[in-house]
Amino acid sequence: MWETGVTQILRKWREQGHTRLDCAKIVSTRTSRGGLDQWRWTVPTSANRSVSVKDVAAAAGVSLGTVSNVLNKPDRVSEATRQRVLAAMTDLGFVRNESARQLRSGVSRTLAYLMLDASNPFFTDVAAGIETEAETHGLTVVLCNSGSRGAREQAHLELFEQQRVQGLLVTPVDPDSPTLDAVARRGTPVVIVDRTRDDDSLCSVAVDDVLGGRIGIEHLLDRGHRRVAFIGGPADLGQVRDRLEGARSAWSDAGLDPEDLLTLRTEDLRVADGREAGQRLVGLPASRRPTAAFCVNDLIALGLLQQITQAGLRTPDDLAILGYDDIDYAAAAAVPLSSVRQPRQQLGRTAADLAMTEAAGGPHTHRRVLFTPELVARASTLG
Amino acid sequence: MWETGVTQILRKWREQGHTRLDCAKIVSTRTSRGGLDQWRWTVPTSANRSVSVKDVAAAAGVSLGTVSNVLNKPDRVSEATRQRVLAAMTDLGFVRNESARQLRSGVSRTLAYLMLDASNPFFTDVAAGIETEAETHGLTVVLCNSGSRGAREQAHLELFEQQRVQGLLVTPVDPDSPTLDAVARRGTPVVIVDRTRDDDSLCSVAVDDVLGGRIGIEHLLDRGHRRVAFIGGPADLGQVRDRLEGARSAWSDAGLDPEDLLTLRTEDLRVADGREAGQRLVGLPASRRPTAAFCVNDLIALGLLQQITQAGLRTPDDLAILGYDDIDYAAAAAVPLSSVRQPRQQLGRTAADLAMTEAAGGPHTHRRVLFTPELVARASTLG
DNA sequence: TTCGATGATTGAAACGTTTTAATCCGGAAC
DNA sequence: GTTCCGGATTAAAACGTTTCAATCATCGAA
Repeated sequence: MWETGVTQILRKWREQGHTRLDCAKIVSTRTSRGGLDQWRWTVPTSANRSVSVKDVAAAAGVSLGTVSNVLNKPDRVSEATRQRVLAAMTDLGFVRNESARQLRSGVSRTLAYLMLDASNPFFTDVAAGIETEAETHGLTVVLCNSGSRGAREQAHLELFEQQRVQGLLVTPVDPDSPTLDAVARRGTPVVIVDRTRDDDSLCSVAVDDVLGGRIGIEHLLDRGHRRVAFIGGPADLGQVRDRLEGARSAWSDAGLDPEDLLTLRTEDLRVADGREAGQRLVGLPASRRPTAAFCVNDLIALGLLQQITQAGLRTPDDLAILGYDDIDYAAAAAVPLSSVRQPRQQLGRTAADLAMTEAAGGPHTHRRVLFTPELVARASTLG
Repeated sequence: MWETGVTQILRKWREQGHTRLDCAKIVSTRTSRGGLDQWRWTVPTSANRSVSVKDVAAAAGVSLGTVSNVLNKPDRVSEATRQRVLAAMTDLGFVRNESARQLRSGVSRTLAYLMLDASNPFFTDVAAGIETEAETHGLTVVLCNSGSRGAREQAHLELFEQQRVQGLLVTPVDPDSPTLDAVARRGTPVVIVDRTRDDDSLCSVAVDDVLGGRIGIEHLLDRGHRRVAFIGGPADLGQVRDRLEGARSAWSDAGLDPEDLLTLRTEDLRVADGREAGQRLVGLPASRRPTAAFCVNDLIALGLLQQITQAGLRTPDDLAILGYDDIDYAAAAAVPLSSVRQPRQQLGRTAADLAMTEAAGGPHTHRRVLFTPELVARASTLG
C-alpha cells in the first residue's frame, strides 16, 4: 500500500516536471476507503498575485464593499474614507480587473469594429468616426483587421462575441454571411458598415453605390467622354456590382452604345491592381483606347495613374481618371484625382450610434441607413 | 410600526421607478429587533440570462467540469460524450464567456497595439506585422488609436491594463512618459514601438533615426545639392530630433556651412503641414530658396509636393524632395517620391515577439532593437 | 480474487469584482 | 425617552468559468 502511494505521487510529480522528491512536502490524507492510498503535497508557488480590492480594503481598514463603492458610486461614501481608500489604491498599485468587473456587472464598456482592410485609409476614417461617437458615450473602441480573409474575420467575430462587446460593427467580406445573423440572434448588436443586405435582417449603414456609379458616369459624360472604361473587381463584390450598375444605367440613359462602356476586371482593390489594369489599358491600340477611366476606388485609380504616367500617357489629356472614396491621398496625387466622395466619418458615427441604441435595449427594429455620395472634381478629369 | 414599514417600502419602490404598489409582492421578514420593520419583495425580472456551461451540462446530461474539459482538454473526454456536449452547445447557442474564462484562468489571449495615428499607413503596416506574428502564436491583436492625444492614450492604456492583455505594444506620444513605467512595473509587458528611450528601462523596437537622417542628407549631397531644407516638427519629437541630428552631422562631415542647412518647423506630421511648409518655401526669393527638401515623413513630403506643384515649381528641377517612411502612396505620387524606407512589417513582428517572450515569463532583461533604414531613390530626387 | 493502474467523470473551490439586503449610528422629531 | 430617519458601512451572495483532488468504472496482472 505504501508502494502504491509513492508510485502515484512520483507519477504526478514527474508530470509536473519535478525531478527531485522532497519528502518534507508530502502530507498524508485519509480517504473513504480508510487506507493511506491518497496523497497531497504542496509546491512552492511564486506568490505573484496581483493586488485586489480585498487588499485595498485591508490596507484602508474598510470593507471590500466600500472599496467597490469608491470605484462605482463615489457619492455614497464619505469624503474621509474615500481619500483613505484612494490613497491605499495608489500605494498598492491597484488595477481594477476588467474581467471580474464585466463578469459580475454583465456590462462591457467597449465597442468593436472589425475592419476589412486596415491599410485602406477609407476604413481608418470610418474608424475615426466611430471613435468620436463612442467617446461621447464613454465607450472605448477596439479595432481588428480581417484583411479580407474570411477565416480571420470569423475568428475575430467569435472573440468579440465571447468578450460580450456592447456592439459589433463590421465591414464583412460577405455581408450575407450567416455568421453575422447567428451572432446577432444570440444577443450581440451587429451593425454592417459600408455594405448592405437586400433584406432588413440587420442594421446597416452604407452609401448609395448605385447612385455613386451614376454620378461618376454623368460627370464623365459632361466632360465629353464617349468611350469609357469601368475598372474594378472582384465582380461578386457588392460595391463593384452596384457602382457598375449605376454606371451602366446612366450610360444607357444617355442613349449610348453599351459596347463603349468597357469593363476591366481586377483581382482586388489595391494599388497594385490599378497598375496592372493600367498595363492592359496602355496595351490597347490608341483608336480603341477609352478616353476616361472610372475606377471603383481611389487605390486602383492611383495605381492606374502611376502606370499610365510611366508609359508616357498624360492625364487627363490622354486618359481622364475618376476615382472613388476621395481619400486624402487622392488630392495629393501627381495629378490631383477627381473622386466620388463618401461621408466616411459620418458613416462611422452613425454606425456607432445605431449599435449603441440597439445595445441600450428597448424595442428595436433594424434600420438601413443610406448616405448620398458626392462628386469632387479635380485636375484628373478637368484638365 | 406598520407605518414605518410601508414608508420604507414606498421609498425604495419609488427609487426603483415603480408607480403602483402590488401588495401581493410584499413578504415580511423578521429582524433581530423582533419587530416587523424590515421588508422584502420581489420584482419581475426579465429572465434573459444567456446560456452557460451549466445549461450545456444539464442538456448533455454530464457534469459542468466535463463541459469545461470538452472546451479545454478535449483528449481527456471520451468521443461519445464529447459529441453529445458539442451538440448541446450548438443546440443551445452556447458562447463561452471570455470574462469568466480569463478571470479564472488568469490568462488573456490578446495582444494590444496602441497606435499613434491610425490614418498613417506606416502604423497600419506595423500593425500588420504584429498581426502576422501574433497569429502564429494563436493570439489575437486588438488595435486602438490615440490620435496623438495624450488623454486618449492614457485612457486606452488603462483599459488594456485592466483587461490584463498579454502584451501592450505602444507608439507613445511621449516615450518617456512615466505611465508606461508604471504599467510595466505592475506586471504588463510593455514594448515601445518606433520610439526609444535613452535608458533601457523598457523593451523597444525602433529604426535608427540618426542614421536615417544621415543617409538622407548623403543622398542629397551625392545629387549635388548644397542648399537644403530639413522640414519637420514638432521639435520635441524624438524622431524629428534624431533625424535632424543625423542630417546635421552628415552635413558638417561634408565640411559645409551649417547655415545652408535650413530648418523648417511644422506643427505636426500630416499632409496639411507639408502644404503649409510648401507655402513658406515658395515665398522665399529664388536665390535663397533651397534646391532640395528633406522631409521628416512622407505625408509632409506629399503635401509639400502638392503645394509647390500648384505654385508652378517643378520637382526635382526646381526643388528635389526626399521623404521618410516609404509608404505605398510615396511611389504613387505625382512625382514618385524618393524616401528613406523603414522595415515596417518587421518592426511589428519583432515588437510582438519581444512582448510575447516577456509575457512567457522566465528571466527577462529589456532589449532595445534598432533596425537600419535604407534609401529608396525615385524621380523626386533623380529627375 | 485482489490489488494496482488507467481513463473518464464529478464536485467543489477558487478567480476578483458588483450588487443588495441588512446593519449601525447619530440626530431630529415626537 | 422613544421612535424614526437617513447616510455610511458591511456581509454575503452572485457572475460563469477553470482547476484539481477525488471518485468511479473497467481491466489486466498477480
